[in-house]
Amino acid sequence: MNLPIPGQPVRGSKTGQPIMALFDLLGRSWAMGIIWHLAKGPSTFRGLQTYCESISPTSLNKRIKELRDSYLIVKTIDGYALTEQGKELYGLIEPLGLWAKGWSKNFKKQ
Amino acid sequence: MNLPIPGQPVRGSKTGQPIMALFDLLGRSWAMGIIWHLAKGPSTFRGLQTYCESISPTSLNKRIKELRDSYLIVKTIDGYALTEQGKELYGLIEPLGLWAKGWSKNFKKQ
DNA sequence: ATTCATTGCTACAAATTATGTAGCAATACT
DNA sequence: AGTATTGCTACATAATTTGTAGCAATGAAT
Repeated sequence: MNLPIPGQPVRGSKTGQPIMALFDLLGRSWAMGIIWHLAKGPSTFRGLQTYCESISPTSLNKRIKELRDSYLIVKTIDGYALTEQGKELYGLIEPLGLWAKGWSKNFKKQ
Repeated sequence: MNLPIPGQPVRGSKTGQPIMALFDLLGRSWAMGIIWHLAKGPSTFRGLQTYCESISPTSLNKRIKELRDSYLIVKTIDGYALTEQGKELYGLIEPLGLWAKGWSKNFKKQ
């Protein structure tokens, strides 16, 4: 499956409801991590590679293409950066950071 | 990689910061879809299978185990259901639904 | 002007993950 | 007793991701 396009069948949804297309896009490895990182400011390919630790350049490049084709990031003189829509989306996922800290306490027992 | 546990290395993060563990968990196929569906009410295994259309029982069962082990869903007499934490998380991802509808207009040109 | 470092990738094999289909034991219903 | 539904497991095939190597293009330093 290629780029998940709302309204067309996407990975796991024949109707391609927007939320399903978004889940398909964000569910791919490192997609949310890339957005999270770019929210702090533009970053080069190598910068993203360092941030994402173990991502392969193959995957990173694929992810970048998808996010660009989805209007969430663009290439600027300073590197890749979030678009206005990308920033909006970040605003929605940002609260997960704080929530995740609370959630992580469940596992502290081990 | 097995269950992503905050504080331990997860898929793509050696330090396992909570947000990274959460992204690993939610990034797996159908994880967010399952939460989205259970937010409407409890659902049986077969109910989830129908909702998720193309998911294989193998994947669904794996995802269910992970979400249970992560304290986000539980098995009840009525089927699988969100825990309080799962409901909290849903509250955070729910706004994505509306946003996705606006985002999808980008693609309408084709 | 030429080394040297950095950047933005591509190629490709190996490992991991997901799909698709079959099927089966355990309950519930008729 | 027979039939349907549920909650799975098994297993082969397909798709995705990782890990590593490497290379052309740009820029800085000598």
